[in-house]
Amino acid sequence: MAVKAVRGFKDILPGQSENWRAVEDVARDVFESFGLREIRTPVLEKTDVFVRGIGEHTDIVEKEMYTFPDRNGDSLTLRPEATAGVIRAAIEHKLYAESGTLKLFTMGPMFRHERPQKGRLRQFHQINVELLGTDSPLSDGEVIWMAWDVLHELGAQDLRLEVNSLGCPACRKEHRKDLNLYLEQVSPDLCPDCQRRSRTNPLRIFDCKNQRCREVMARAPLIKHHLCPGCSDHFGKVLDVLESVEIPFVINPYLVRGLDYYVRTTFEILASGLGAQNTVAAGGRYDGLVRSLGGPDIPGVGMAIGMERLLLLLDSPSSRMTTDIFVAALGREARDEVMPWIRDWRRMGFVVQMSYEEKSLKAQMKEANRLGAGYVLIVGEDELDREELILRDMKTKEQIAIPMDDVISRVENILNRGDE
RNA sequence: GUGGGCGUAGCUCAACGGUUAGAGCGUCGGGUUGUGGCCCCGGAGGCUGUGGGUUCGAUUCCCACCGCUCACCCCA
Repeated sequence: MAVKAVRGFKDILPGQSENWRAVEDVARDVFESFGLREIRTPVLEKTDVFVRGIGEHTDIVEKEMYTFPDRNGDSLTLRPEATAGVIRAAIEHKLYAESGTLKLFTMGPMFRHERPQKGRLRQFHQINVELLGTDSPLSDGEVIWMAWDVLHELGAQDLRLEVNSLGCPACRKEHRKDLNLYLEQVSPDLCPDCQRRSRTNPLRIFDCKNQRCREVMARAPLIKHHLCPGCSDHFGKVLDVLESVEIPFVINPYLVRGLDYYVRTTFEILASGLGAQNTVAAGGRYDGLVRSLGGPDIPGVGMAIGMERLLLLLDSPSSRMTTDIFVAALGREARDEVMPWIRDWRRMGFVVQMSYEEKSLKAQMKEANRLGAGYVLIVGEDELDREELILRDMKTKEQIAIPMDDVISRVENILNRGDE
C-alpha cells in the first residue's frame, strides 16, 4: 500500500500553487498599503498559549487541537489559529513598545482536528491581520476594510459583510444575565443542542438552524439593547468608517464568534457558493487578550481570511507552464555551445528550458510546445557551421536567423519585446 | 463524534450477474531528410480500494474495514 497524505491535509500542486501565490501577493500589497508589516510565528506553541488565548471552554480547545507532549513533557499544540501566537510573539519581544500602534499581518497553515468537508480541512491556511495598541473605532474599520479590499481586489463576487457589536465585558454581563433568565423560561422549547449551549455558550443559540429555536430566540434579549454608551458610540463610529469608504454591510444582531476573546466589534464576510462553510473572512476586537496572555493591558483588533475558501470562490483555473525560450540543441557539440547562453538568459530572469535527452528535433519541438515556449532556438550542425542560428516564434511560426556571435543580446531583445 | 453519497487506467467516466474490463482526455511512438499545436495510425498504462460471503461465474449482489466526499456539529 502506497503512502498517502494524512486525512484533511492536502497537497498544493503545481497549477494551483501559482494561484496561492497570486492571492498572497495581493494580500501583501493591500496590507502594506495600510502600513502593516509581516510577522511569521512558529506553527507549534505551548498549549497554554491557546488555552489562555482562545478560551478553555471553546470547541477549538476542547476537542479540535492537535496537542501532544514534547519529549521533555511540555504540552505542545499545532496552532489552531494565528492570533494567540502573534500576540505571544509581540509580548515576548515587546513589539508594542516600538511605535504607537503595532500593525501586523501573517499567513500560513493552521490545524484543527475536525471532520473534513467542503471548505474545511484539518490543515488549512489563513491570512491574518492584527492591530495592537489602539481601541480607536478607526482601527476596527480599517481591519474590515482590509479584508474587504483583498477580496474585492481578487474579484470575489456575491459577498455579504455582516457586522455586530458584542459589547464590552460590562455590557455583556448585563446581557448575559437577561439572556440566562430568558433561556431558563424557554429551555424546554429548545433543541437538545441548544439546551446544552445555554450552559456552555448561550450566544451560539442565536444562530441555531433549528426552526423552533429561531422562533423562540426571535424574542430573546439582544446584545444591542444592552450596549453601554461607550460601546454603542464605538460601534456607531465603526459603521461610519464603512460608510465613508463605501463598503456595504448589514448589521446582524445575532452574529457571534466561536472564540472567547472577542469583544465589541465582530464581523463576518460570507460568500455564496462555498457550501455550508460560507464564511470566507471574519474577525473582531479582542481587548483583553494581550493581558490574558501575560502582556500589558493593551487593546487589539484583527481578522482572518480563509485561504482555501477564498480560492474556492475565485474558481481559479489551473495554471499552465510557460517558457520564454526553449533551446533545441542537436548533438553534443551544440549542447556545449549553448550552455553559457542559457546561463546568461536565466540570469536575466527568463524561463529557459531544454531537453535533457538526446532527441530528434521533432521530439524537441513537441516538448517545447508542451512547455508553452514562446520561442525555440534551434542549434544544430548546420547552424554551427554557418555561425547562424534559427529562432522560431512559436505563435507566428516565423523563423529568423540570428548571428551566433551576437546571439545572447539579440535573443534578449526579442524576449524583452515579447514581455510588453 | 453522527448521518448520507461514492470508490474501475494519470484525469473524467462506461461496462444486463456471463468471452480477453472499455471510451474520451493525457502520455509515448509513427505518418521518410532537421520543425510543435490540428488530423490519421499505433503502443504503454488496471490485483475494478481491501478482506470476506452468495453464485457454475462478481466490476456488478450482500457484509465488514479503509479511503474520498457532502452535511450535522463547529468555524476561516
